[in-house]
Amino acid sequence: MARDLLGKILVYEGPRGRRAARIVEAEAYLGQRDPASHAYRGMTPRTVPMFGPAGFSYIYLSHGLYPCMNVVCEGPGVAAAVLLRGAEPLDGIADDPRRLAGPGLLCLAMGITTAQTSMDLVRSELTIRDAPAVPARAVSRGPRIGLSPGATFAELWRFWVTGSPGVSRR
DNA sequence: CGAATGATCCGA
DNA sequence: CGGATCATTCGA
Repeated sequence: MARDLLGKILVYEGPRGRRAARIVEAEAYLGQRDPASHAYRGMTPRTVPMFGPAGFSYIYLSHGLYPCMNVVCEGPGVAAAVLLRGAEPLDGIADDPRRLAGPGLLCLAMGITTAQTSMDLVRSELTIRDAPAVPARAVSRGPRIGLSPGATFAELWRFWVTGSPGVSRR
């Protein structure tokens, strides 16, 4: 669930050291029944991680420039994932609080690339760590962003921490 | 093989 | 709005 990722800590121990950020915006994709999901047309070499076990990363390149990171949810065979859309810098990142506001910027600032796709998010250099849950009154929700018309559902599957500078701008 | 297209972002 | 910039996907 995208809502449950809010407040958790994303840590990447890459070649340029340890970088950490607090997730403040996330968006859910329901897999094969969701026209907006990369898994909609079945499994391809790129989307293999989405069909694997939960707790792994699925990272793809957007517009030839921006890596975007998803967390695979559900179990093997169910290609559900959550796109990380925004975070607040904690460690190892220049202190502009808006540096990670957007799925592409988030990965660029963290140093995450498509090479980090299909990684175990519990035990690898790319991890998500537990943190106190964000209280319900601090969470907003709305429709998903950036999808071609008709490819989206009416459901409000985008969640964010109200007022955080790490939330992507519209 | 070639062409179209993005779960983006920035600057004007 | 358009440009950057390229992996992925689809059609021939």
